[in-house]
Amino acid sequence: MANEIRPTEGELEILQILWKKGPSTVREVNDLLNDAQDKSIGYTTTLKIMQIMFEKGLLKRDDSQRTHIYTAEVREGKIQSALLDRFLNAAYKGSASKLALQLLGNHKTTPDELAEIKALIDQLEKNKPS
Amino acid sequence: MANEIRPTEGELEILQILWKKGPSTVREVNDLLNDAQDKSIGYTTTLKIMQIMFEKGLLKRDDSQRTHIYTAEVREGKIQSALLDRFLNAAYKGSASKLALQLLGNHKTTPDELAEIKALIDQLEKNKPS
DNA sequence: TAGTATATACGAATCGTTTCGTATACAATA
DNA sequence: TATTGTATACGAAACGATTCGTATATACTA
Repeated sequence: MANEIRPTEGELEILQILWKKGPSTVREVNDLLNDAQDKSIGYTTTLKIMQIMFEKGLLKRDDSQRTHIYTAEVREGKIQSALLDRFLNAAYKGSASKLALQLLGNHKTTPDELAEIKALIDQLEKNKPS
Repeated sequence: MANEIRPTEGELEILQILWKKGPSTVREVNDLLNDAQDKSIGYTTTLKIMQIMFEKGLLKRDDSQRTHIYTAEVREGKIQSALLDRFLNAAYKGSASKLALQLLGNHKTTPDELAEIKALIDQLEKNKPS
């Protein structure tokens, strides 16, 4: 065990792109990173990080062509869940409700989203009656 | 501006202790850190980190006695809010509802907490009728 | 007072992430 | 074929967080 999946913030940005876009080249990822940001990131920087992510098992790659194609090797929900768990413990000492209250209080949420969350709560309450 | 408050995980652990316990000495903090953990941390390590936190403005200290007393200089809710914002963007691309759903789905929440959250949602819905 | 325990200060080693310069390979083209 | 553009590979610098050894000051105690 002890298989800690713990992407850094930089790695997470790359994962977000791959989750959304699917298999991509380093250049595509790098372009998107530079689009969506204030600062600019050199091509070899992105390449290096993606190579390291590959070594860590976060990405897989097809190197049958000169231009390698990278794909996320980890599922979005799984990573989010792991990060959330960690964050919850680090910042809220594990109190999910405290986090939830602050989340809903501080951030704009659409009526639809609120309804969705409420529905989930209703369901949780039903399944756990006692 | 550009007054980024961004405690590291290690710093956050110390803040948690100070938030809970109030003003404390380095030794007290270090003891609690070692109590509540698997790994052990040297005294001078904790001292160093707290000194750095002091320089960053995260802590204030009373050095009128030989044994200095440290106090959290930042409010718990404020730090949590800033961290949550960052985390929400990094891991969920800003979708609070996605985070909320995963949070409530994955973690055990007591009926009381669920009720509390539902009450907040009701209130949010009332205040934002259209 | 001499010796021991405990405090802070300082500086350096280590570690992981991020960054990029440079070397090298390969492909397209003039 | 020689030039130019674009890949990957490699290595090292820079940076921040963490860790701790050691020096020094101070208090306690035998």
